[in-house]
Amino acid sequence: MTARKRYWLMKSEPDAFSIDDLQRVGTEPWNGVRNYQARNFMRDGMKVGDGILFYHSNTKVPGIVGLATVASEAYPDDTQFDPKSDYHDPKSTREEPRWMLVDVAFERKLAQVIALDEIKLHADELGEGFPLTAKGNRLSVFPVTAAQWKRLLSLEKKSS
DNA sequence: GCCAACGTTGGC
DNA sequence: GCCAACGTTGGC
Repeated sequence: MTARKRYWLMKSEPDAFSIDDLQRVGTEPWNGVRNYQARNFMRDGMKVGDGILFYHSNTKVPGIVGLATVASEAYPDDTQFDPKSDYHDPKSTREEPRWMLVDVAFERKLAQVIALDEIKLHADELGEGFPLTAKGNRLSVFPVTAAQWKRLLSLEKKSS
């Protein structure tokens, strides 16, 4: 039984962890996610080999900057247990960890950023509920359909 | 740096 | 269980 490959988008602030950082280290535990919806996607949805759109948020030109793959099943995020970590969660225990993560492996950088501005031009095709173009746009991990994945990556070739 | 959106917390 | 207060995200 091989499950069909799924697709995801994951946000990171480049000041904290950029696509270049991922390229340098190769594989990175995606720690620091403290949102239940995002956690559930990692814990219940992700399988090794799934495709990831790597998105830079909170930066001059927010947008998709590279591709990565899911490199592990979900496991507890160690930073939740570390009192010295910014991500420490005093209510979490090793017996009942609250926060899970997956490892993310570098695949490639895009030839050019697919800017949020560009993505917004195609909001209609991506669908009403697409989190990047929906009002709010705060969710940092969410699924992308095969059609959305294809449509988004087709924008890479175009010059803005 | 500002602020809208929105998730979480805690008093009641 | 409601909801005001508060904290965080992220575009601009």
